[in-house]
Amino acid sequence: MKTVLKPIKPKRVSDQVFEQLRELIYRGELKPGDQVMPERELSLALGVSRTTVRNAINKLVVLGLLEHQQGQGTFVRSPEARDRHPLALALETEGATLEDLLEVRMGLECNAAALAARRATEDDIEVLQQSLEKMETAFRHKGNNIEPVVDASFHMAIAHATKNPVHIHLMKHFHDFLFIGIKENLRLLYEDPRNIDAVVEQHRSIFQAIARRDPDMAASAMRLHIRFVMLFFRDHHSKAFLEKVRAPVAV
Amino acid sequence: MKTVLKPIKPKRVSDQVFEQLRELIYRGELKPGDQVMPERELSLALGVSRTTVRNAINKLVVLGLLEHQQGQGTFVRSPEARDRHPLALALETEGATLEDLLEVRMGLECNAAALAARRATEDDIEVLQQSLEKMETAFRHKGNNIEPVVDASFHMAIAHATKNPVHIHLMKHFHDFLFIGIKENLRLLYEDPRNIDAVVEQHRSIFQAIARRDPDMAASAMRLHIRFVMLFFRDHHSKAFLEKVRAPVAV
DNA sequence: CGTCAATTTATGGTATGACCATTAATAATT
DNA sequence: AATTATTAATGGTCATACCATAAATTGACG
Repeated sequence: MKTVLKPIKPKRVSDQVFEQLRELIYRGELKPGDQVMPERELSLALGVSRTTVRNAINKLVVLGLLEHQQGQGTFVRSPEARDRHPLALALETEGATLEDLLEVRMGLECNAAALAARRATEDDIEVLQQSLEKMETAFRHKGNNIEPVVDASFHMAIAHATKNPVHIHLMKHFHDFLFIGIKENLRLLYEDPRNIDAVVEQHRSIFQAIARRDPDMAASAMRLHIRFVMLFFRDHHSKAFLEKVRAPVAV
Repeated sequence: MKTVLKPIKPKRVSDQVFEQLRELIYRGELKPGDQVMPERELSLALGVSRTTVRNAINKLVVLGLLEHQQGQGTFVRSPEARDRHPLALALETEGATLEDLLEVRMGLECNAAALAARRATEDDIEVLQQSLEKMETAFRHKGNNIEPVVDASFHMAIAHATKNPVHIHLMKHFHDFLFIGIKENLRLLYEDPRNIDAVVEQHRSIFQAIARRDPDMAASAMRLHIRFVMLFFRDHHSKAFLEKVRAPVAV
Protein backbone atom coordinates (compact mmCIF):
# COMPACT_ATOMS: atom_id res chain seq x y z
CA MET A 1 0.00 0.00 0.00
CA LYS A 2 1.14 3.46 -0.81
CA THR A 3 1.75 5.34 2.40
CA VAL A 4 0.71 8.96 2.41
CA LEU A 5 3.84 10.85 3.28
CA LYS A 6 3.61 13.78 5.59
CA PRO A 7 3.47 17.12 3.84
CA ILE A 8 6.43 18.79 5.46
CA LYS A 9 6.72 22.50 5.02
CA PRO A 10 10.17 23.99 5.14
CA LYS A 11 8.85 27.49 4.89
CA ARG A 12 11.12 30.47 5.12
CA VAL A 13 10.42 32.68 8.08
CA SER A 14 10.08 35.77 5.93
CA ASP A 15 7.46 33.98 3.86
CA GLN A 16 5.44 33.20 6.95
CA VAL A 17 5.51 36.86 7.92
CA PHE A 18 4.58 37.71 4.35
CA GLU A 19 1.57 35.40 4.50
CA GLN A 20 0.35 36.87 7.76
CA LEU A 21 0.54 40.42 6.52
CA ARG A 22 -1.11 39.58 3.22
CA GLU A 23 -3.85 37.85 5.12
CA LEU A 24 -4.47 40.96 7.19
CA ILE A 25 -4.85 42.99 4.05
CA TYR A 26 -7.10 40.56 2.26
CA ARG A 27 -9.31 40.07 5.27
CA GLY A 28 -9.67 43.81 5.52
CA GLU A 29 -8.10 44.25 8.94
CA LEU A 30 -5.61 46.49 7.21
CA LYS A 31 -7.57 48.76 4.94
CA PRO A 32 -6.22 50.88 2.12
CA GLY A 33 -4.47 53.92 3.52
CA ASP A 34 -3.80 52.29 6.86
CA GLN A 35 -0.31 52.39 8.23
CA VAL A 36 1.23 49.06 9.09
CA MET A 37 3.08 48.62 12.34
CA PRO A 38 6.65 49.96 12.13
CA GLU A 39 9.24 47.37 11.27
CA ARG A 40 10.87 47.51 14.68
CA GLU A 41 7.59 46.90 16.46
CA LEU A 42 6.66 44.12 14.09
CA SER A 43 9.95 42.34 14.58
CA LEU A 44 9.47 42.59 18.32
CA ALA A 45 5.87 41.43 18.18
CA LEU A 46 6.58 38.49 15.91
CA GLY A 47 9.83 37.51 17.58
CA VAL A 48 11.86 37.68 14.39
CA SER A 49 14.58 39.99 13.24
CA ARG A 50 13.88 43.26 11.54
CA THR A 51 15.70 41.94 8.49
CA THR A 52 13.12 39.21 8.10
CA VAL A 53 10.24 41.61 8.55
CA ARG A 54 11.74 43.90 5.96
CA ASN A 55 12.04 41.07 3.47
CA ALA A 56 8.38 40.23 3.91
CA ILE A 57 7.31 43.85 3.61
CA ASN A 58 9.50 44.43 0.58
CA LYS A 59 7.84 41.52 -1.13
CA LEU A 60 4.46 43.09 -0.50
CA VAL A 61 5.75 46.40 -1.78
CA VAL A 62 6.93 44.84 -5.02
CA LEU A 63 3.59 43.10 -5.40
CA GLY A 64 1.93 46.49 -5.05
CA LEU A 65 0.03 45.80 -1.84
CA LEU A 66 2.11 48.13 0.33
CA GLU A 67 3.88 51.40 -0.20
CA HIS A 68 6.97 52.73 1.53
CA GLN A 69 7.35 56.30 2.67
CA GLN A 70 10.68 56.88 4.24
CA GLY A 71 10.51 58.71 7.53
CA GLN A 72 6.79 58.23 7.58
CA GLY A 73 5.88 54.59 7.53
CA THR A 74 4.54 51.85 5.33
CA PHE A 75 0.98 52.03 4.09
CA VAL A 76 -1.59 49.83 2.42
CA ARG A 77 -2.06 50.88 -1.15
CA SER A 78 -5.50 51.53 -2.45
CA PRO A 79 -6.64 49.01 -5.03
CA GLU A 80 -7.06 51.67 -7.65
CA ALA A 81 -3.41 52.53 -7.27
CA ARG A 82 -2.27 49.04 -8.08
CA ASP A 83 -3.94 48.40 -11.36
CA ARG A 84 -0.53 47.60 -12.62
CA HIS A 85 -0.76 44.13 -11.20
CA PRO A 86 0.60 41.75 -13.82
CA LEU A 87 -2.46 39.54 -13.72
CA ALA A 88 -4.94 42.37 -13.96
CA LEU A 89 -2.90 43.80 -16.79
CA ALA A 90 -2.77 40.51 -18.63
CA LEU A 91 -6.51 40.26 -18.43
CA GLU A 92 -7.06 43.71 -19.80
CA THR A 93 -5.01 42.96 -22.85
CA GLU A 94 -7.20 39.93 -23.38
CA GLY A 95 -10.33 41.99 -23.15
CA ALA A 96 -11.78 40.34 -20.09
CA THR A 97 -15.04 41.76 -18.86
CA LEU A 98 -16.68 41.84 -15.50
CA GLU A 99 -19.03 39.14 -16.66
CA ASP A 100 -16.11 36.88 -17.50
CA LEU A 101 -14.85 37.20 -13.96
CA LEU A 102 -18.21 36.43 -12.47
CA GLU A 103 -18.67 33.44 -14.72
CA VAL A 104 -15.51 31.86 -13.43
CA ARG A 105 -16.44 32.67 -9.89
CA MET A 106 -19.76 31.03 -10.50
CA GLY A 107 -18.01 27.73 -11.08
CA LEU A 108 -15.42 28.11 -8.37
CA GLU A 109 -17.54 29.45 -5.59
CA CYS A 110 -20.67 27.39 -5.98
CA ASN A 111 -18.48 24.36 -5.66
CA ALA A 112 -16.67 25.94 -2.74
CA ALA A 113 -19.92 26.71 -0.96
CA ALA A 114 -20.97 23.08 -1.24
CA LEU A 115 -17.61 21.90 0.10
CA ALA A 116 -17.79 24.42 2.92
CA ALA A 117 -21.22 23.14 3.90
CA ARG A 118 -19.69 19.70 4.33
CA ARG A 119 -16.52 20.63 6.14
CA ALA A 120 -16.87 23.95 7.92
CA THR A 121 -15.84 23.80 11.56
CA GLU A 122 -17.62 25.66 14.29
CA ASP A 123 -14.90 28.28 14.08
CA ASP A 124 -15.42 28.71 10.35
CA ILE A 125 -19.11 29.24 10.86
CA GLU A 126 -18.34 31.72 13.60
CA VAL A 127 -16.12 33.70 11.26
CA LEU A 128 -18.75 33.61 8.55
CA GLN A 129 -21.39 34.88 10.92
CA GLN A 130 -19.16 37.70 12.09
CA SER A 131 -18.49 38.69 8.51
CA LEU A 132 -22.20 38.66 7.83
CA GLU A 133 -23.04 40.74 10.89
CA LYS A 134 -20.29 43.17 10.01
CA MET A 135 -21.98 43.83 6.73
CA GLU A 136 -25.42 44.11 8.28
CA THR A 137 -24.40 46.64 10.88
CA ALA A 138 -22.36 48.58 8.37
CA PHE A 139 -25.47 48.75 6.26
CA ARG A 140 -27.69 49.95 9.09
CA HIS A 141 -25.27 52.56 10.33
CA LYS A 142 -23.63 54.00 7.30
CA GLY A 143 -26.34 53.30 4.82
CA ASN A 144 -24.71 53.35 1.46
CA ASN A 145 -21.12 53.31 2.60
CA ILE A 146 -20.20 49.63 2.44
CA GLU A 147 -16.64 48.67 1.85
CA PRO A 148 -16.29 46.06 -0.87
CA VAL A 149 -13.65 44.42 1.25
CA VAL A 150 -16.37 43.23 3.61
CA ASP A 151 -17.93 41.40 0.72
CA ALA A 152 -14.62 39.88 -0.26
CA SER A 153 -13.86 38.74 3.26
CA PHE A 154 -17.10 36.78 3.33
CA HIS A 155 -16.10 34.91 0.23
CA MET A 156 -12.60 34.33 1.52
CA ALA A 157 -14.04 32.91 4.73
CA ILE A 158 -15.95 30.39 2.65
CA ALA A 159 -12.76 29.51 0.85
CA HIS A 160 -11.07 28.72 4.14
CA ALA A 161 -14.02 26.63 5.25
CA THR A 162 -13.56 24.30 2.29
CA LYS A 163 -10.35 22.99 3.84
CA ASN A 164 -9.08 22.65 0.32
CA PRO A 165 -5.59 24.18 0.10
CA VAL A 166 -5.76 24.42 -3.66
CA HIS A 167 -8.93 26.44 -3.60
CA ILE A 168 -7.64 28.63 -0.80
CA HIS A 169 -4.44 29.23 -2.66
CA LEU A 170 -6.28 30.02 -5.84
CA MET A 171 -8.52 32.55 -4.17
CA LYS A 172 -5.58 34.20 -2.46
CA HIS A 173 -3.33 34.27 -5.44
CA PHE A 174 -5.95 35.45 -7.85
CA HIS A 175 -7.65 37.67 -5.34
CA ASP A 176 -6.57 40.71 -7.25
CA PHE A 177 -8.41 40.01 -10.43
CA LEU A 178 -11.22 38.10 -8.80
CA PHE A 179 -12.19 40.98 -6.53
CA ILE A 180 -10.04 44.06 -6.72
CA GLY A 181 -10.61 44.53 -10.39
CA ILE A 182 -14.32 44.96 -9.78
CA LYS A 183 -14.19 47.00 -6.62
CA GLU A 184 -15.03 50.22 -8.36
CA ASN A 185 -18.01 48.59 -9.94
CA LEU A 186 -19.06 47.14 -6.63
CA ARG A 187 -19.35 50.66 -5.32
CA LEU A 188 -21.91 51.24 -8.02
CA LEU A 189 -23.83 48.24 -6.78
CA TYR A 190 -23.73 49.47 -3.23
CA GLU A 191 -24.95 52.93 -4.10
CA ASP A 192 -28.50 51.66 -3.99
CA PRO A 193 -29.55 50.54 -0.48
CA ARG A 194 -31.96 48.08 -2.01
CA ASN A 195 -29.03 46.29 -3.57
CA ILE A 196 -27.18 46.15 -0.29
CA ASP A 197 -30.23 44.72 1.34
CA ALA A 198 -30.53 42.10 -1.35
CA VAL A 199 -26.86 41.15 -1.17
CA VAL A 200 -26.97 40.88 2.60
CA GLU A 201 -30.01 38.66 2.29
CA GLN A 202 -28.20 36.48 -0.24
CA HIS A 203 -25.17 36.21 1.98
CA ARG A 204 -27.40 35.20 4.84
CA SER A 205 -28.92 32.45 2.74
CA ILE A 206 -25.49 31.14 1.88
CA PHE A 207 -24.44 31.30 5.49
CA GLN A 208 -27.53 29.48 6.72
CA ALA A 209 -27.10 26.74 4.16
CA ILE A 210 -23.52 26.20 5.25
CA ALA A 211 -24.45 26.33 8.92
CA ARG A 212 -27.12 23.71 8.27
CA ARG A 213 -24.64 21.54 6.39
CA ASP A 214 -26.69 21.58 3.24
CA PRO A 215 -24.28 21.47 0.26
CA ASP A 216 -26.91 21.67 -2.45
CA MET A 217 -28.64 24.61 -0.87
CA ALA A 218 -25.30 26.35 -0.34
CA ALA A 219 -24.33 25.97 -3.97
CA SER A 220 -27.76 27.09 -5.04
CA ALA A 221 -27.69 30.16 -2.79
CA MET A 222 -24.28 31.10 -4.08
CA ARG A 223 -25.48 30.71 -7.63
CA LEU A 224 -28.35 33.10 -6.99
CA HIS A 225 -26.01 35.60 -5.39
CA ILE A 226 -23.51 35.68 -8.21
CA ARG A 227 -26.25 35.72 -10.77
CA PHE A 228 -27.76 38.72 -9.04
CA VAL A 229 -24.50 40.64 -9.26
CA MET A 230 -24.09 39.54 -12.85
CA LEU A 231 -27.53 40.74 -13.88
CA PHE A 232 -27.05 44.03 -12.09
CA PHE A 233 -23.96 44.85 -14.07
CA ARG A 234 -25.43 43.66 -17.32
CA ASP A 235 -28.40 45.91 -16.71
CA HIS A 236 -26.35 48.80 -15.45
CA HIS A 237 -24.02 48.79 -18.38
CA SER A 238 -26.79 48.72 -20.86
CA LYS A 239 -28.40 51.61 -19.01
CA ALA A 240 -25.20 53.59 -19.09
CA PHE A 241 -24.92 52.82 -22.75
CA LEU A 242 -28.39 54.14 -23.38
CA GLU A 243 -27.66 57.32 -21.50
CA LYS A 244 -24.61 57.89 -23.61
CA VAL A 245 -26.62 57.43 -26.73
CA ARG A 246 -29.34 59.79 -25.63
CA ALA A 247 -26.98 62.52 -24.56
CA PRO A 248 -24.40 62.59 -27.29
CA VAL A 249 -23.71 66.28 -26.95
CA ALA A 250 -21.54 68.20 -24.55
CA VAL A 251 -21.00 67.57 -20.87
CA MET B 1 8.44 80.12 -17.95
CA LYS B 2 8.18 76.70 -16.53
CA THR B 3 11.28 74.80 -17.47
CA VAL B 4 11.03 71.06 -17.70
CA LEU B 5 12.94 70.00 -14.69
CA LYS B 6 15.11 66.97 -14.76
CA PRO B 7 13.49 63.88 -13.37
CA ILE B 8 15.56 64.06 -10.26
CA LYS B 9 17.02 60.84 -9.00
CA PRO B 10 17.02 60.46 -5.27
CA LYS B 11 17.55 56.82 -5.97
CA ARG B 12 17.94 54.32 -3.24
CA VAL B 13 21.14 52.39 -3.51
CA SER B 14 19.34 49.10 -3.71
CA ASP B 15 17.31 50.42 -6.63
CA GLN B 16 20.45 51.33 -8.49
CA VAL B 17 21.76 47.82 -8.01
CA PHE B 18 18.38 46.52 -9.10
CA GLU B 19 18.51 48.57 -12.28
CA GLN B 20 21.98 47.35 -13.15
CA LEU B 21 21.08 43.71 -12.70
CA ARG B 22 17.85 44.05 -14.61
CA GLU B 23 19.74 45.74 -17.39
CA LEU B 24 22.15 42.82 -17.56
CA ILE B 25 19.25 40.44 -17.93
CA TYR B 26 17.40 42.49 -20.51
CA ARG B 27 20.54 43.02 -22.54
CA GLY B 28 21.15 39.30 -22.51
CA GLU B 29 24.48 39.40 -20.73
CA LEU B 30 22.82 37.22 -18.16
CA LYS B 31 20.96 34.55 -20.07
CA PRO B 32 18.26 32.25 -18.71
CA GLY B 33 19.81 29.55 -16.60
CA ASP B 34 22.92 31.58 -15.84
CA GLN B 35 24.01 31.91 -12.27
CA VAL B 36 24.42 35.43 -11.00
CA MET B 37 27.43 36.37 -8.96
CA PRO B 38 27.06 35.33 -5.31
CA GLU B 39 25.77 38.05 -3.07
CA ARG B 40 29.01 38.40 -1.20
CA GLU B 41 31.00 38.89 -4.38
CA LEU B 42 28.47 41.33 -5.76
CA SER B 43 28.53 43.45 -2.65
CA LEU B 44 32.32 43.54 -2.84
CA ALA B 45 32.37 44.33 -6.55
CA LEU B 46 29.77 47.10 -6.29
CA GLY B 47 31.09 48.53 -3.05
CA VAL B 48 27.77 48.23 -1.25
CA SER B 49 26.62 46.09 1.61
CA ARG B 50 25.30 42.61 1.13
CA THR B 51 22.01 43.80 2.63
CA THR B 52 21.55 46.19 -0.26
CA VAL B 53 22.45 43.59 -2.84
CA ARG B 54 19.97 41.20 -1.28
CA ASN B 55 17.21 43.78 -1.45
CA ALA B 56 17.86 44.31 -5.14
CA ILE B 57 17.99 40.59 -5.86
CA ASN B 58 14.87 39.88 -3.84
CA LYS B 59 13.01 42.43 -5.88
CA LEU B 60 14.07 40.64 -9.05
CA VAL B 61 13.02 37.33 -7.55
CA VAL B 62 9.55 38.62 -6.73
CA LEU B 63 9.25 39.98 -10.25
CA GLY B 64 10.11 36.53 -11.54
CA LEU B 65 13.35 37.41 -13.28
CA LEU B 66 15.58 35.53 -10.86
CA GLU B 67 15.23 32.39 -8.83
CA HIS B 68 16.80 31.56 -5.50
CA GLN B 69 18.24 28.16 -4.73
CA GLN B 70 19.58 28.01 -1.24
CA GLY B 71 23.01 26.49 -1.01
CA GLN B 72 23.32 26.66 -4.74
CA GLY B 73 23.00 30.21 -5.97
CA THR B 74 20.69 32.59 -7.74
CA PHE B 75 19.77 31.97 -11.34
CA VAL B 76 18.12 33.76 -14.23
CA ARG B 77 14.71 32.31 -14.94
CA SER B 78 13.64 31.50 -18.44
CA PRO B 79 10.76 33.65 -19.60
CA GLU B 80 8.52 30.62 -20.08
CA ALA B 81 9.10 29.50 -16.52
CA ARG B 82 8.28 32.88 -15.06
CA ASP B 83 4.61 32.25 -14.67
CA ARG B 84 4.54 28.70 -13.51
CA HIS B 85 6.51 27.54 -10.58
CA PRO B 86 5.38 29.76 -7.72
CA LEU B 87 1.97 28.11 -7.57
CA ALA B 88 3.10 24.52 -7.79
CA LEU B 89 5.82 25.13 -5.24
CA ALA B 90 3.53 26.88 -2.81
CA LEU B 91 1.02 24.09 -3.07
CA GLU B 92 3.49 21.43 -2.12
CA THR B 93 4.39 23.21 1.05
CA GLU B 94 0.71 23.37 1.94
CA GLY B 95 0.27 19.64 1.60
CA ALA B 96 -2.21 19.75 -1.23
CA THR B 97 -3.40 16.36 -2.39
CA LEU B 98 -4.52 15.11 -5.74
CA GLU B 99 -8.08 15.12 -4.50
CA ASP B 100 -7.83 18.79 -3.62
CA LEU B 101 -6.84 19.57 -7.16
CA LEU B 102 -9.65 17.53 -8.62
CA GLU B 103 -12.17 19.16 -6.32
CA VAL B 104 -11.29 22.55 -7.67
CA ARG B 105 -11.36 21.26 -11.21
CA MET B 106 -14.81 19.92 -10.51
CA GLY B 107 -16.07 23.44 -9.92
CA LEU B 108 -14.12 25.08 -12.70
CA GLU B 109 -14.57 22.57 -15.47
CA CYS B 110 -18.19 21.62 -15.00
CA ASN B 111 -18.99 25.27 -15.34
CA ALA B 112 -16.65 25.56 -18.31
CA ALA B 113 -18.27 22.59 -20.04
CA ALA B 114 -21.66 24.26 -19.73
CA LEU B 115 -20.32 27.52 -21.10
CA ALA B 116 -18.62 25.69 -23.93
CA ALA B 117 -21.88 24.01 -24.86
CA ARG B 118 -23.40 27.44 -25.28
CA ARG B 119 -20.61 29.16 -27.13
CA ALA B 120 -18.41 26.68 -28.93
CA THR B 121 -17.90 27.55 -32.58
CA GLU B 122 -17.74 24.96 -35.31
CA ASP B 123 -13.98 25.23 -35.15
CA ASP B 124 -13.95 24.59 -31.42
CA ILE B 125 -16.04 21.48 -31.90
CA GLU B 126 -13.72 20.38 -34.65
CA VAL B 127 -10.72 20.71 -32.37
CA LEU B 128 -12.50 18.83 -29.62
CA GLN B 129 -13.35 16.01 -31.97
CA GLN B 130 -9.78 15.76 -33.20
CA SER B 131 -8.53 15.62 -29.64
CA LEU B 132 -11.01 12.89 -28.90
CA GLU B 133 -10.10 10.85 -31.97
CA LYS B 134 -6.44 11.25 -31.19
CA MET B 135 -7.02 9.59 -27.87
CA GLU B 136 -9.14 6.84 -29.34
CA THR B 137 -6.65 5.86 -32.01
CA ALA B 138 -3.77 6.11 -29.56
CA PHE B 139 -5.68 3.71 -27.40
CA ARG B 140 -6.32 1.22 -30.20
CA HIS B 141 -2.79 1.26 -31.53
CA LYS B 142 -0.53 1.56 -28.56
CA GLY B 143 -2.85 0.11 -26.01
CA ASN B 144 -1.65 1.23 -22.66
CA ASN B 145 0.74 3.91 -23.82
CA ILE B 146 -1.35 7.07 -23.62
CA GLU B 147 0.34 10.34 -23.04
CA PRO B 148 -1.32 12.40 -20.33
CA VAL B 149 -0.86 15.42 -22.54
CA VAL B 150 -3.62 14.15 -24.82
CA ASP B 151 -5.97 14.21 -21.89
CA ALA B 152 -4.87 17.71 -20.97
CA SER B 153 -5.32 19.05 -24.49
CA PHE B 154 -8.94 17.96 -24.48
CA HIS B 155 -9.61 19.94 -21.35
CA MET B 156 -7.75 22.95 -22.66
CA ALA B 157 -9.79 22.81 -25.83
CA ILE B 158 -12.92 23.08 -23.72
CA ALA B 159 -11.43 26.05 -21.93
CA HIS B 160 -10.93 27.83 -25.22
CA ALA B 161 -14.44 27.02 -26.30
CA THR B 162 -15.84 28.93 -23.34
CA LYS B 163 -14.64 32.18 -24.93
CA ASN B 164 -13.99 33.36 -21.38
CA PRO B 165 -10.49 34.90 -21.19
CA VAL B 166 -10.43 34.65 -17.42
CA HIS B 167 -11.09 30.95 -17.48
CA ILE B 168 -8.54 30.41 -20.21
CA HIS B 169 -5.98 32.38 -18.30
CA LEU B 170 -6.70 30.41 -15.15
CA MET B 171 -6.41 27.06 -16.88
CA LYS B 172 -3.11 28.02 -18.43
CA HIS B 173 -1.68 28.87 -15.05
CA PHE B 174 -3.31 25.81 -13.62
CA HIS B 175 -2.00 23.48 -16.26
CA ASP B 176 1.41 22.95 -14.78
CA PHE B 177 0.45 21.63 -11.43
CA LEU B 178 -2.87 20.30 -12.58
CA PHE B 179 -1.53 17.96 -15.19
CA ILE B 180 2.24 17.79 -15.23
CA GLY B 181 2.45 17.56 -11.47
CA ILE B 182 0.42 14.37 -11.50
CA LYS B 183 1.89 12.78 -14.57
CA GLU B 184 3.08 9.77 -12.64
CA ASN B 185 -0.36 9.21 -11.18
CA LEU B 186 -2.02 9.53 -14.54
CA ARG B 187 0.26 6.81 -15.83
CA LEU B 188 -1.13 4.65 -13.09
CA LEU B 189 -4.62 5.36 -14.29
CA TYR B 190 -3.74 4.55 -17.87
CA GLU B 191 -2.04 1.29 -17.00
CA ASP B 192 -5.37 -0.44 -17.05
CA PRO B 193 -6.96 -0.48 -20.52
CA ARG B 194 -10.37 -0.56 -18.91
CA ASN B 195 -9.65 2.83 -17.42
CA ILE B 196 -8.60 4.25 -20.75
CA ASP B 197 -11.73 2.91 -22.27
CA ALA B 198 -13.81 4.49 -19.53
CA VAL B 199 -12.06 7.85 -19.83
CA VAL B 200 -12.45 7.90 -23.60
CA GLU B 201 -16.10 7.10 -23.18
CA GLN B 202 -16.48 9.95 -20.70
CA HIS B 203 -14.70 12.37 -22.98
CA ARG B 204 -17.01 11.35 -25.79
CA SER B 205 -20.03 12.07 -23.62
CA ILE B 206 -18.71 15.50 -22.83
CA PHE B 207 -17.97 16.15 -26.47
CA GLN B 208 -21.40 15.06 -27.62
CA ALA B 209 -23.11 17.24 -25.05
CA ILE B 210 -21.15 20.24 -26.20
CA ALA B 211 -21.74 19.44 -29.85
CA ARG B 212 -25.46 19.20 -29.15
CA ARG B 213 -25.39 22.51 -27.29
CA ASP B 214 -26.68 20.97 -24.12
CA PRO B 215 -25.12 22.84 -21.17
CA ASP B 216 -26.64 20.78 -18.41
CA MET B 217 -25.64 17.52 -19.97
CA ALA B 218 -22.13 18.83 -20.58
CA ALA B 219 -21.70 19.83 -16.97
CA SER B 220 -23.11 16.54 -15.84
CA ALA B 221 -20.82 14.53 -18.10
CA MET B 222 -17.82 16.47 -16.88
CA ARG B 223 -18.87 15.84 -13.31
CA LEU B 224 -18.97 12.10 -13.89
CA HIS B 225 -15.57 12.20 -15.56
CA ILE B 226 -13.81 14.05 -12.79
CA ARG B 227 -15.52 11.98 -10.17
CA PHE B 228 -14.27 8.87 -11.90
CA VAL B 229 -10.68 10.07 -11.75
CA MET B 230 -11.19 11.18 -8.17
CA LEU B 231 -12.47 7.84 -7.02
CA PHE B 232 -9.72 6.02 -8.84
CA PHE B 233 -7.04 7.89 -6.98
CA ARG B 234 -8.87 7.74 -3.70
CA ASP B 235 -8.50 3.99 -3.63
CA HIS B 236 -6.75 2.85 -6.74
CA HIS B 237 -5.45 -0.13 -4.85
CA SER B 238 -8.95 -1.42 -4.58
CA LYS B 239 -9.82 -3.82 -7.38
CA ALA B 240 -13.47 -2.96 -7.16
CA PHE B 241 -13.37 0.77 -7.74
CA LEU B 242 -15.07 0.41 -11.08
CA GLU B 243 -18.16 -0.94 -9.41
CA LYS B 244 -18.19 1.97 -7.03
CA VAL B 245 -18.17 4.46 -9.81
CA ARG B 246 -20.89 2.69 -11.72
CA ALA B 247 -23.08 3.03 -8.68
CA PRO B 248 -25.40 6.02 -8.56
CA VAL B 249 -23.53 9.16 -7.72
CA ALA B 250 -25.28 12.14 -6.28
CA VAL B 251 -23.47 15.42 -6.56
C1' DC C 1 1.15 87.10 18.98
C1' DG C 2 2.49 84.92 14.99
C1' DT C 3 6.15 83.33 11.66
C1' DC C 4 9.77 80.83 10.39
C1' DA C 5 13.89 78.22 11.40
C1' DA C 6 16.19 74.77 14.38
C1' DT C 7 15.61 70.60 16.93
C1' DT C 8 13.64 66.41 18.08
C1' DT C 9 11.44 62.14 16.89
C1' DA C 10 9.69 58.44 14.31
C1' DT C 11 10.53 55.55 10.55
C1' DG C 12 12.50 53.50 6.54
C1' DG C 13 17.42 52.55 4.29
C1' DT C 14 22.19 50.93 4.64
C1' DA C 15 26.26 48.90 6.71
C1' DT C 16 28.79 45.10 9.31
C1' DG C 17 29.61 40.89 10.97
C1' DA C 18 28.25 36.74 12.74
C1' DC C 19 25.84 32.47 12.49
C1' DC C 20 22.11 29.11 10.64
C1' DA C 21 20.21 26.01 6.77
C1' DT C 22 20.54 23.72 2.63
C1' DT C 23 22.78 21.74 -1.17
C1' DA C 24 26.36 19.75 -4.02
C1' DA C 25 30.82 18.25 -4.26
C1' DT C 26 34.43 15.74 -2.04
C1' DA C 27 36.70 12.71 1.05
C1' DA C 28 36.52 8.81 4.04
C1' DT C 29 34.85 4.32 5.19
C1' DT C 30 33.17 -0.11 4.42
C1' DA D 1 32.29 0.01 -5.81
C1' DA D 2 28.90 1.73 -2.99
C1' DT D 3 27.71 4.13 0.92
C1' DT D 4 28.36 7.47 4.38
C1' DA D 5 30.66 11.63 6.59
C1' DT D 6 32.82 15.83 5.79
C1' DT D 7 33.48 20.08 3.70
C1' DA D 8 32.62 24.19 1.08
C1' DA D 9 29.63 27.36 -1.27
C1' DT D 10 25.59 30.04 -0.96
C1' DG D 11 21.28 31.85 0.42
C1' DG D 12 18.54 32.93 4.98
C1' DT D 13 18.40 34.98 9.56
C1' DC D 14 19.93 37.56 13.40
C1' DA D 15 21.69 41.63 16.11
C1' DT D 16 23.33 46.22 16.32
C1' DA D 17 24.64 50.46 14.89
C1' DC D 18 24.18 54.32 12.11
C1' DC D 19 22.37 57.17 7.92
C1' DA D 20 18.38 59.64 5.41
C1' DT D 21 14.06 61.60 5.23
C1' DA D 22 9.83 63.75 6.71
C1' DA D 23 6.62 65.19 10.13
C1' DA D 24 5.96 67.12 14.79
C1' DT D 25 7.73 70.00 18.29
C1' DT D 26 10.15 73.61 20.05
C1' DG D 27 12.08 78.05 20.29
C1' DA D 28 14.08 82.33 18.77
C1' DC D 29 12.84 86.46 16.62
C1' DG D 30 10.22 90.19 14.59
